[in-house]
Amino acid sequence: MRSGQVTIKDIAKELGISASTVSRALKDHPDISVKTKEAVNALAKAWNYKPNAVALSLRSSKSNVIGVIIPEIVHHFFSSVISGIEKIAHDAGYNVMIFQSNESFKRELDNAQALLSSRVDGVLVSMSKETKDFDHFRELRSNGIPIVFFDRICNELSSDNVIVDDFAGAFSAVQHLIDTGCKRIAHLSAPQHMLLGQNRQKGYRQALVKNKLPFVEDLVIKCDSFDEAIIKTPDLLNMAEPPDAIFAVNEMTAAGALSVIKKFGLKVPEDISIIGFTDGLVSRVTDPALTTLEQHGHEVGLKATELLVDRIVEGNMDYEPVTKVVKTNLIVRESTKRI
Amino acid sequence: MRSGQVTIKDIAKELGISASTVSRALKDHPDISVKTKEAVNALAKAWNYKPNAVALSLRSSKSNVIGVIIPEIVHHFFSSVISGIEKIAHDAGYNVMIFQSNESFKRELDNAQALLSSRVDGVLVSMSKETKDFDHFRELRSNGIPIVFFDRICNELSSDNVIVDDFAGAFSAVQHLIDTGCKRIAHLSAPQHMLLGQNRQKGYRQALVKNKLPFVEDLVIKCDSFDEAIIKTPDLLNMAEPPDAIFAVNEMTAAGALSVIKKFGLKVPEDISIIGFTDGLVSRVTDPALTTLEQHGHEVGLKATELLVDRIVEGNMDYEPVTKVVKTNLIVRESTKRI
DNA sequence: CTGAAAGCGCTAACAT
DNA sequence: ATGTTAGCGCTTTCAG
Repeated sequence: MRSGQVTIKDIAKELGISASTVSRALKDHPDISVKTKEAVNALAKAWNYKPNAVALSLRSSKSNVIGVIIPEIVHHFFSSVISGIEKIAHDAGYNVMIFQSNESFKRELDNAQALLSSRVDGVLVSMSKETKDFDHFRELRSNGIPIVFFDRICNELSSDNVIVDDFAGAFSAVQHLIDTGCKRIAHLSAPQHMLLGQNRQKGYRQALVKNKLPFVEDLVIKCDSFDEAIIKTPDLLNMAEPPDAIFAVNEMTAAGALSVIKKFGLKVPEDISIIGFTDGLVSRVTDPALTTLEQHGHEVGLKATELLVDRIVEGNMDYEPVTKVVKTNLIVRESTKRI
Repeated sequence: MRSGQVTIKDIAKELGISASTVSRALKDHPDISVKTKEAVNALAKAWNYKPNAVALSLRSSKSNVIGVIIPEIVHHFFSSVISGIEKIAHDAGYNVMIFQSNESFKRELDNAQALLSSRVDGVLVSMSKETKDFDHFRELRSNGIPIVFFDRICNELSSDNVIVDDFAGAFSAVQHLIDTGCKRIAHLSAPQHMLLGQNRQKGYRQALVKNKLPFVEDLVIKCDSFDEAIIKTPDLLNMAEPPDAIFAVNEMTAAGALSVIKKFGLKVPEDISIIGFTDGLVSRVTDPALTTLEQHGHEVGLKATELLVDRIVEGNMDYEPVTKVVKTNLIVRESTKRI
């Protein structure tokens, strides 16, 4: 057999017809005779002909590729998002190219250049923590490549966004704690330079205010990992007036707090209730299983990609940016009291 | 400005020279005068020229893209692997295209076709659980596309593989159980058509043999997910002579078994010890924390991609297949007894 | 030192 | 109903 893959030319030569006839036969063009079509299709099948997507891209200036820049792949939320992206993209006939920024701005720049070179049809981005300059995104746009940001967005750039409703989620979590009788609720929070951290803390405060509970400075601690929770939770429990509930910014932090609380001989949820943002596998397997806020990463991926595909199909870069919000929902398990 | 991105032609026209001169100038070809080079480079920079990777691919029949087919992205092990893949690929100048099979054979076929169409330079595959036919992989290879399989490999296909040392890992896990006094060890196993499943079971048996413990058919159950463990563990515990240890094929299965065992009022590890393959977040947060085998997904990704890039660069499809093994290591936590 | 031409695989306008 | 031609962006002989 010939080296490399079969081309239309190969088929044309074998059948003694022209390449364009083969091309048309393959697309079931009405002009082509049934006989020719049959011959072409048979040979294409026998020889395992696969259209060369590269040639198609070059010709049509459409790569059918969506690029994704993501801070980190090894992360339940982000991998869920990718999974959603991959699904919609695939269904719409797009392939997905993945780039990890590893939270590095420089790397993100590189990725944007690669995306430009690859002539992707559209880009999905969750920004790195370091990113404070957005020219690389503007450059993509000025080259006719639509972008949809998700989760880590920036509001300097008027762009399409898909975000999780952090405020409402945090609010409902804290409301649930209050509804089940908690009065001194601690918050293990994310760094406040991230919008996500701000919004979750705002939701927490708002719920306290609404229920006429005091906001106690000492009950809010920057703490957003399992290991950090192991270190910092004891301080909370050793307070003169310890909390009767903890709202943690993610599930691993909640799991860390839970483990410390149990080591202290306290019962969950009888003595202390716990809720974590972000529902992953972890919350199902702790003992007791954690009440959490489901973050619907998959849905974020779906929504962002649907929006992006729409933008690509429109083909008009003069659109009015849209921000879509994906709701969270509370999953009540065993780490909070029953009403 | 012109619509779409800047091309060599645009630059040539502006400068009143030919496209080939621009091309040569851009690559610092010795024939070109310094003056011309400077002019070209200056304009290229000013206009933000980016070589069109699609055109390059078409011309060179090299896409600089590596395709990855993976059963599921939302999975600690697999996302770790992808992260490793992305790192090496990026360093070697390749982009990464991701395809999820969702454990579906049909989907895997689709993915292979897409890979073929995209003319990727090489492919990394971890097979779906359903896959028992390998023609789609053979087709990739016969089209000159090297493949490296990782983790979920098959030995019907003589191919490059990067695997976790399932046998040795399983052996050491069971040996650890025996060393800590267990004598009736059950095995919650993966399907046996997967090499991974076979090897883990072989390691289990070998450890029994080596320690002169009987192999009991009824103690080996096909069970490889949290939910399945919830259903099947009770059968184990209800046996006339229940096991005193469980070796589970992955951590979620171990977590499921643990949860059932606790519901039965049994103590871990006093009554029953548990070890799970695959160390992820889950094993750290169960109560007691699970003793596990660390699987080094990132390293699997690195090794597999290094190998693949070598194969691509060699450009010769007549190579002698290699199987690389990434060692596991036992992480002793609280679900097994102390020696 | 530079340009013209051909070709990578495919399609579509324009012939016949 | 089919063939010819041109061109997507780029590189690379081959000719000046």
